[in-house]
Amino acid sequence: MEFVDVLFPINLGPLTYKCTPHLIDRALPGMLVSAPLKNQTTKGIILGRPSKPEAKGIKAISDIHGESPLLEPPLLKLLNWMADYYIIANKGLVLKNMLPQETFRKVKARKASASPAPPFSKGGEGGFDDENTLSRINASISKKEYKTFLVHAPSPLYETAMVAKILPQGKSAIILVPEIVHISHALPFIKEIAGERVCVLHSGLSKGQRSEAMEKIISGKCNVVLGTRMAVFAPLKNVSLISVMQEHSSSYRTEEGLRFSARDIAVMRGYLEKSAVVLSSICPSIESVYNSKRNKYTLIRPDVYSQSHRLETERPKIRILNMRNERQPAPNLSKTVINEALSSIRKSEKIMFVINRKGYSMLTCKECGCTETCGKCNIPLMFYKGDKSLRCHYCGAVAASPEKCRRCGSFSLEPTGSGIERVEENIKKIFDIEPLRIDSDMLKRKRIPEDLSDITEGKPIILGTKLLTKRLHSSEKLGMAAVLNADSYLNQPDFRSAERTFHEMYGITDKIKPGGSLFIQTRMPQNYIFRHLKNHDYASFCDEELEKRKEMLYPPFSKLALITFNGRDCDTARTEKAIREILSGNKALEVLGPSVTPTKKGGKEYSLLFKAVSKKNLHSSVKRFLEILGSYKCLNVKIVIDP
DNA sequence: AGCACGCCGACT
DNA sequence: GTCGGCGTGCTC
Repeated sequence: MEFVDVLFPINLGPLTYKCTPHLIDRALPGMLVSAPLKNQTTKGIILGRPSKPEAKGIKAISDIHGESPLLEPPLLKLLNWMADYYIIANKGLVLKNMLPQETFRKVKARKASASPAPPFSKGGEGGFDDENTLSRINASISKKEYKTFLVHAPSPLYETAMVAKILPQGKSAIILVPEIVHISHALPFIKEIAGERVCVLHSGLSKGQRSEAMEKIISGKCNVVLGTRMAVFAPLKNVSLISVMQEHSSSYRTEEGLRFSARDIAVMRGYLEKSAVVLSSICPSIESVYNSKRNKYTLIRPDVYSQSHRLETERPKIRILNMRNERQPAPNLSKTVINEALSSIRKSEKIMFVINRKGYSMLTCKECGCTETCGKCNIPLMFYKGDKSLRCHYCGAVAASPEKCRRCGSFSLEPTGSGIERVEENIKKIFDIEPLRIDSDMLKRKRIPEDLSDITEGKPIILGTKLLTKRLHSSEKLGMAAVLNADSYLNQPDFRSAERTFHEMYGITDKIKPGGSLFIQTRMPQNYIFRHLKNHDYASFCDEELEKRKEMLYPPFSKLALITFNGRDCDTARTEKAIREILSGNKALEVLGPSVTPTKKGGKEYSLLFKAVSKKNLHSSVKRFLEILGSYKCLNVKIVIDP
C-alpha cells in the first residue's frame, strides 16, 4: 500500500493517508485532494511521500482533483521556505495564507455581477522608449535565469509603462501593485499588451469573483496576474517575470495573520522559478538599494538622472520652513505657507495641506502647564471639538473632556498644537474657503471613492492626513502643497522613520505641477533628510542613511525578529530568566526589551526585539527561545521576522 | 441525574 | 477550521 502526506489549509502539520492504486499515478506533490478529516471531507494538497508511514489508524484519501498539480514545485518549495524563514511550526498555516479559501471550498460561481467597467482609460500618455532598460531586462527573461533588477524610476508613469513593455509574449507573469487603487491605473497598460490573458487578483474581490479568477489562473486561460500582495502566490505555471511596482511601499507587508513581505516573497519566488524579478520605485527601499550595492540586485537608473537640468525644471521646488522662526498666525500654519497658498488660489490653482494628526488639539493647563495625558498609555490625549471628548490615539480610550485641570484644578485649560479639525477651522477663517477634508474619520462616515479625482472638482483647498496623499491620483496637479507637521513623521521611534519620511514627502512632490512648491514645516530643519530632499537627491540620502544604519547596526546591517507573548504563565521574572538563558554564550545576539504593554483584556503583553548580524544566529536563537518559552503553558506567542 | 455551554486539544 | 471530550454550573 502506498502512502501520501497531505497538507490542509489549517494550523496543522502534514497528515499521512493511504492512497488506493487507481489514484496513485496521479498522486503527485502539489495535487489538490479530498481526504477525511474529523468525520468530514476536507480539501488539501499532497506534500509528498511520507518518510515513515508509522501512524496508526490511517485513512485513505477520497479523491484527487485536476490533472496537474495546483502547486508546482517552485510554489511547494516557496511554502517550505516560508515555514522555515518565518518560523511557522505548522505548514498548513502557510498554505492557508498562500491561497484564498475559495480554492479549497467550492463557491457558487455567481454570475459576474456586472463587473464594473474599467473605470480608467489609459489616458493617452505613456510612450516608453528607454531601449536600454528594456533590452537588459528582456535579455534576462529570455535566458530563463533568476535575476533581480532594481529600477530607480523617474516617475510612476515610467514604472507602469515599463512593466507593460517588458511583459513576455506568451509566458506567465505576475505584476504586483501595493494597493487596490493602483490596479485600475495599471490595467489599461497591461491589457493593451496582454489582452484577455490578464486577470486581476486582490482582496477586494467578492468570493465568487475571486473563485472565478483562481479558476482562470489554474486552467491556464489567464497567465498574466495583476494584483496586490496576495497575487505573489498566484498558482501560475512557468513564471518568467515578477514585477513589484513601488517596491518601497509598506503595503506589501501584512499586518496581521502570518506576517510577511510580498516584496521579499517575490524575490524568493523568482529565484525558485528561475524568473526575472523587477523591483521598481521612484525611491526604492533602503534594503533594496543596499542589495544593489552588494550586487545582489542589478541597478537600473534611467538616463534622465544624468540630465539634472531636466529634473530641476520638472520637479517642484522643496522649501524647508523653520517653525522656530516662522510667524504663525494660526498654530501649524506659517505666514509663508499662508501667503503662498493665497497666491496659488489667486492663480486658481489647487492646493493641499497635509497634517498628520487627527482631532482638534491637545489640552494644556495655563496655570500648571501640564497636558492632559492618557492614564494607561502616558501619551497626550487629543481633544475632539465636535463631541467635546478626549481620545487616546494609542489605546482608543474615549472620555468626556474635563472642565478643569486634573492636576491643579484650574479652569484655564487651553488648546495647544493642532490636529486636522483645528487646521480646518483656521483655513476657513483665513481663506474664507471650505476645504475638502479627508481623513479616516471622514472615510468611516461616508464612503469616499478610492480615487479622489471626481470629488476634488471645484474644491481649491484639500486638507488631509497622510491617508490622503496615498489616495489622491487627480490628473489635475497642485499649485502648491504644505506638510504642516513634518516632525510627527520624524519623531516616530522606528529605525525606518527617516526613510519613510523621505518617501512620503517625495511622493507628494509628484502631485505638484512643474514650477510649483512643496513647503515642509519643521522645528528641526537641520535634519539631514531635508538637505537631500531639497536637492531631490535620493541617492545621496541613501548613502547617508546607510552610514547611519551601519553605525547603529540596524537593518540591512543586521536582522531583527520581534517576539510578543501574553497569557497566564508569563511574568517578568520568567521572561528575564528566559532572556538570560538565550543570551548566555551568544555574544552576537542582542535582545532589546522586554517592554510591557497592557492588552485590551487587562492582561500584560511582553515584547522583545532580537537583533543579530547573521540571519542564521537570529534564526536559531529565536527557535531556541521558543523552546524555552514552550515549557510554560498557556502562552500565546507571536513572531515577526523583519518587522 | 441531566443537560447546556464553553474551553481546549487533536485531527492521519 | 471543526469536532468531540470534559468540566462547570444551572435546572428539574
